[in-house]
Amino acid sequence: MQFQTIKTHVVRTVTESIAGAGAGNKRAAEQSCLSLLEACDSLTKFTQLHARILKLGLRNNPLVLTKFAAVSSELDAVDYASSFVFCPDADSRLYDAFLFNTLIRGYAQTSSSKEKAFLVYSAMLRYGVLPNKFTYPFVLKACAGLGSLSLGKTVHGSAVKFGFDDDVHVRNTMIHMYCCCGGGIGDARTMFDEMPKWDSVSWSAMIGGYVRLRLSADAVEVFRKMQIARVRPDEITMVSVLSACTDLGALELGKWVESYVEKEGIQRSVELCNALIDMFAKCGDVDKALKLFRKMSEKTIVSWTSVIGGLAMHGRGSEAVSLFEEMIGNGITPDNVAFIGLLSACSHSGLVDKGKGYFSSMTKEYDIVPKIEHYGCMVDMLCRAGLVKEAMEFVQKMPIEPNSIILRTLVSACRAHGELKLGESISRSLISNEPMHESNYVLLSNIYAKMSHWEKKTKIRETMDKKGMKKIPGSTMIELDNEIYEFVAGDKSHEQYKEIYEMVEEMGREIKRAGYVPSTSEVLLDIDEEDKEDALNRHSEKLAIAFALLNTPPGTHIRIVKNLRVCSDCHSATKFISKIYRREIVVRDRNRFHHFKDGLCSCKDFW
DNA sequence: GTAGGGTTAG
Repeated sequence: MQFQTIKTHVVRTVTESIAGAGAGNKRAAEQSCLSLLEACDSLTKFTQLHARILKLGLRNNPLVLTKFAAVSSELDAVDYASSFVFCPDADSRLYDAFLFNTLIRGYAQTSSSKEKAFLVYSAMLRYGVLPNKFTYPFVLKACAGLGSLSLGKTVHGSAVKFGFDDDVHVRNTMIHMYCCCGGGIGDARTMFDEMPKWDSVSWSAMIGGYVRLRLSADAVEVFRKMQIARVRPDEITMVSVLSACTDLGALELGKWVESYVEKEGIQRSVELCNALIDMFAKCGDVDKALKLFRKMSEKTIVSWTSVIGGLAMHGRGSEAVSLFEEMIGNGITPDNVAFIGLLSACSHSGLVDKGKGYFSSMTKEYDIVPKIEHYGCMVDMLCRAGLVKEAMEFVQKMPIEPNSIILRTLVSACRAHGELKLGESISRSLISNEPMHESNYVLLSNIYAKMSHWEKKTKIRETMDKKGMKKIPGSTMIELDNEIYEFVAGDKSHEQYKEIYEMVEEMGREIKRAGYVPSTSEVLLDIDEEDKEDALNRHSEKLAIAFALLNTPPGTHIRIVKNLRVCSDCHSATKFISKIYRREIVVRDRNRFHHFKDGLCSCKDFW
C-alpha cells in the first residue's frame, strides 16, 4: 500500500475509534498506525506521525519504534526510539530480546554514542529480559569501538554467565573486541589458542588484530599457521595479510599474495583491490599500483585516495594532482582523507601555489572543515619550500592550536634554513610540553650542533640519560629470497656481519673518493670526529645496503624500508652509492619514498 | 526478525 493510502485509511479508522467504537476498532487503528509508521522514510515524518498517534490516545508500541531506529540507524532515530521505549508509561510487557538487540545494534553502529549501547544492555538485564545469542556480538562491537578493556572483560564475564561464550560468532567477536582494546591482544591470543576449532573469521580477526597494532610480522606468522591448519582464507583474510605486507614493505610477499588470490580463486572484492593498490604503492612499485587501479571496473573513494597518496609518496605530485581532478570529473566528491593525499602530493613535489589553492577550495567548494592534519600538510609544504617565515605566520593564524608534529616540522625547517634562534625557542617549549619525547631533544641537539654550541649539545645528552629515556632504535628491513632481514644500528646479530662491516668500510672509501663528506654533526653522542664517522657507518640503512650489495647480482634494484625518517647523512651517502655501484636504490622511510639513481634522489632533496 | 573478521591519511 502507498504511504498516502495508508494515511487516509488510518485517519479514518482512528476517527471511528475515537467516535466511541469498540475495542476491536481500536486494535485495528493501532495496527494501521504500525503500518503507517513503518512506511515512514524520514525521522521528521516519523516523529510527527508518532506524536499524532499518541495524542489520539493510542498505545505506544516500542517494537515499531525500534524497528524504525534499526532501519534508519541514525543516532537521532535511536535516541528517539529509546526515549519512548523507556518512558514511564511504556508497556514493559512488550519488551523482548529482539527489541533490546535492535537498540543496542543501533547505538553500536554510531560513531559517537557507543557507550549508550551499554546503558541499553544494562536496562535489558534490569528489566529481567534474557540476552540471546544475537545480543553479545552487538555489545562486543560497541566494546571494540570504545576500546575499553575493563568493559570488555565485564561483558565477557556476562556472556559466560549466560552461556553464550561457546557460540562461534560470539567467540570471534570476542577476539576482535580484545584486539581492539588497549592491552587486550594477549587475552585475544589466549582465547584464540584455546578455541576448540577455528573458521576463517577467527583467523581473520586475529590477523587483523595484529595488523591494527602494527605487529605485522606476528600477523604473517599467524597467517602461515592458518595455512598449516588448512583453513581456507577468504578475501577478507587476504586484505589483512596485504596490510601486513604493506607495513613490512614486503613486496615479494605481497606479490605472492596476489598470485595466491588468483590461484585459489578468491574473490577480488573492491576492498581487496584497494589493499593491493596500497601494497604495491607503499612497497615501491607505484606503476603496478596504477595499472591495477586502471583495470578496476568499480572504484571507490578509497581506490582513488590510495593511488593518489601512493603517487604523492613517490614524489609524483603532478600525476597525483591530475588524478584528483580526474576523480572529480568522475563525479566523486573528495573527502577529508582525499585532501590529505592531495595536499601531501603538493607538499612532496614543491607545488606550493597549487596546494594553497586546493586548501582554500576545501572549505569554499566542498564544505570540509580542515583538520589538524590538513594544517600539518600546509606547514610541511611551506617548510619544504624554504618559506619558514610564511610557515610561522600560517601557524599563528591557524584557528586551532598547532600540535607537536607541526611544531617539530617548524623546528626542522628552522635548522635547515638557518633560523636557529627561532628553532631553539620552539624546541625548548616542545621539551617542556613533552619532556619524555625523544625527538624533541634530538632536534634541539641538531640545532646546537649547527650553532656549534657543543657544551649545550652535550648537556642535552646528559639530560636524556638522566631521565632514562630510551631512543627509538632506527631499523631497516630488506627482503631477500622470501626472507625479511632487519638491521639496527651496530647490528652484529647477522651471520654475515663481518663481511657486511667490511663492505661498509669499502663503500665509505669509495664514496669519499667521489666527494662524499660525512655529516658528523648529526651524531648525538659526545665522541671525537673519527668515532662519529664510525657511528654513521653503523647506521642500519648502510648495513642493509651493504648486505644487499653482497647478496644480489650486479645491477639488481635494492629496496629497503626504514622505520624512521632517513637521516641526512645516509641520504647523501646513498646518492653516491647509487652512482658508484650502479644500483637503483629505493628507500621507503616513515614518510615517503626516495628513488636513488645515478647519484640523484627523486625527492630532489626536499624531505 | 536480529550475528562475527577487511581497504585510504597522519
